[in-house]
Amino acid sequence: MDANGEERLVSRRVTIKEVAKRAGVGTMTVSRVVRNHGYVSDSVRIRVAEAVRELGYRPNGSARSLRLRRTDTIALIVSDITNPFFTTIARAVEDVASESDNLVLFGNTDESESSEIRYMEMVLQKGVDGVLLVPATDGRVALELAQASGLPVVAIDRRVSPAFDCVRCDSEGGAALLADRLLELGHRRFAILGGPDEVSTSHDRIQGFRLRAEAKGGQVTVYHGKLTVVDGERLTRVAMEANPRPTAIFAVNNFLSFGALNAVGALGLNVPDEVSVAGFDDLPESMVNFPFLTVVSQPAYELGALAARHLFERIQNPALPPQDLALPTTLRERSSTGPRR
Amino acid sequence: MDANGEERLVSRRVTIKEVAKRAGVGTMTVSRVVRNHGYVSDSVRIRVAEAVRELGYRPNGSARSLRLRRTDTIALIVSDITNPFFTTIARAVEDVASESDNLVLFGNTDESESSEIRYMEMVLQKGVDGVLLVPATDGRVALELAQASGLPVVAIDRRVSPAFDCVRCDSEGGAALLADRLLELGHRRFAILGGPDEVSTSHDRIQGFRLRAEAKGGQVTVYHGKLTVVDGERLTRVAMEANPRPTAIFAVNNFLSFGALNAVGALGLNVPDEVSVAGFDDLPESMVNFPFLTVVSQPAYELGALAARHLFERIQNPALPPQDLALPTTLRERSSTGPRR
DNA sequence: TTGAAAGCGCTAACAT
DNA sequence: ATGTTAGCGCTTTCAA
Repeated sequence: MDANGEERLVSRRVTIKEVAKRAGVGTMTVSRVVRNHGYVSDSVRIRVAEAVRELGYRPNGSARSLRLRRTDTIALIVSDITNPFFTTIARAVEDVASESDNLVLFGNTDESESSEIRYMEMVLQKGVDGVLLVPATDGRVALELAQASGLPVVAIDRRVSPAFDCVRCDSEGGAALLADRLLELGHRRFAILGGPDEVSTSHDRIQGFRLRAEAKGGQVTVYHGKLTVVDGERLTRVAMEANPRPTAIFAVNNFLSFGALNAVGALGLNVPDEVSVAGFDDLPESMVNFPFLTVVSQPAYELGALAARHLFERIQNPALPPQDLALPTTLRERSSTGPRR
Repeated sequence: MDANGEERLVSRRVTIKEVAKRAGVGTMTVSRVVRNHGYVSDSVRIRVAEAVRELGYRPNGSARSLRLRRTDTIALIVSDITNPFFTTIARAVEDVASESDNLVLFGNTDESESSEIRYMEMVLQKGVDGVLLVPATDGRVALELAQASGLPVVAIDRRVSPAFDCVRCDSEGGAALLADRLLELGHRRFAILGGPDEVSTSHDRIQGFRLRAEAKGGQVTVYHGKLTVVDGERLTRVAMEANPRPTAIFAVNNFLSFGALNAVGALGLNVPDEVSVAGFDDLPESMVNFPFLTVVSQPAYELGALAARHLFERIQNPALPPQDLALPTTLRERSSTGPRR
């Protein structure tokens, strides 16, 4: 191979022109062969394919994207890829994208709206074909930015304006289910560790839990913080100072529940004998056996896969009316919850 | 805004030409203003900036990349983004890339070489500026593919041919440290759960542990499988059938150690009283308190950040000689290990 | 069945 | 300080 020892030293990228010259045909013929599209006689096809191989030709993606107005790339903007819930979603999105030879860009907003807007601007400029967005708060500005540019976008996890597609879970229903179960176990005094109220998931889970619990004689106190481990710890300490103490804690997302477990451990409280702890969002499948945490589990993989598929559909057919898809959740009872003592 | 109500219905993308026309200048002037580079009189600069704003102009990334031969995008190819070790690396890489307004593409190979090659081909075509690769086995083909095209590439986590840059941890040393400690605790019969021997990390950890343990009178049996939870479970069951049983298990990566914990739990064995379990790779910081697993912890975030910085350096200066950077590890003793009973 | 011409949107180089 | 020209590498007409 590399019979023509010349000019390969600096490995300049081979262009379609060079292939054409080598094969003694026009560039269009090469293009037809490479894309396997359009009429080319067998003899020519073979000659061209050979030249492609010999020269190591690879079409230039930027040129192609410029011409085609298409990049075969989508973007996934999440708050934090290290959140296992979003990690699983990312995996699913990439799996689906990969099926149709699409590439996936990702970015972390850390729940910051300005960061979210910055990413949206970047991918808009880059010319991705579509965006999957976990909105920081309501994502309004970023979503409208996309819409104004005709860029297909699907929100994930958090409810947004009905003008946009959204794929998420039934937060309210899931939280209500958990409330039912804790009530059944005899609990009546609850602490909820919640996030910012503008984050729909937090709002809905608080709402779902509170309404159900109060309807059945429970007493609920909500503590608001950020969706972080640190705030989970902090809020738990505050919550456990109440007198009388809550007998069950519901943390509305996984980071908060990790924090809660840390804090009750540090306080020397036994789980679940002295206090029950339950969360929302499961762990990645590989770790599901460890923190024996009772959770409302969301089908993260399915959520990501569905969102990605939905995005590709929307890319194909931008006229589709926006949809709000809510997947059901499952209560997974493990050993961090138990009967009231 | 949008004073000129015409032609914005289908939100065609605005080009530099239209901005130039609107501002009554040439395209180069617009280009200069947009990039903030080159001489432009203040009065003109203001007029152009206004036109940009009014028209909602955003440079076309594909056109720019075609012209500049640069995409401001790097790729991160890992075996599985849901592996917390790689998740943390991904976060670090994206953080560093973001500092210089670069975007990050990611792909999962699932340890398959053909998948690895496929991603390499895709990003080569896309024209990314550089690649961060966690090689499936030795990554030879994929790395050479990049090299042949003059695409900067840095290997992460696993040793590769010295012809390439590599950022990883001192697997051998870390494993030896763990062996020392387990010996100190009185253990003499060890089972190692290892991955494929072509994966350097697995090989080095086995080697590091075995040499140290055997030098001090330990007896080591190695069980090979894939780096998965399922194989961690399977190998543990096999290992625990030995007679006499090992008193300590060392799993060379986190998935294997999760599997080990699952299996010993299922076998009804008490950890660490009946068997000690230790792993390699820590959990994400948010979860670090849970499976009270003793591990050789790798500075995953620093590893990812260093690799990314190294890649950007190499992009800037392709002539740099390749380096093999090995970061030190830390033994984190938690409650899954204890004295031999 | 094949090729030539034009142009996607941008910027480096060169005028002016 | 600003504009003109040319061309990055590709594919969509359109003509042969």
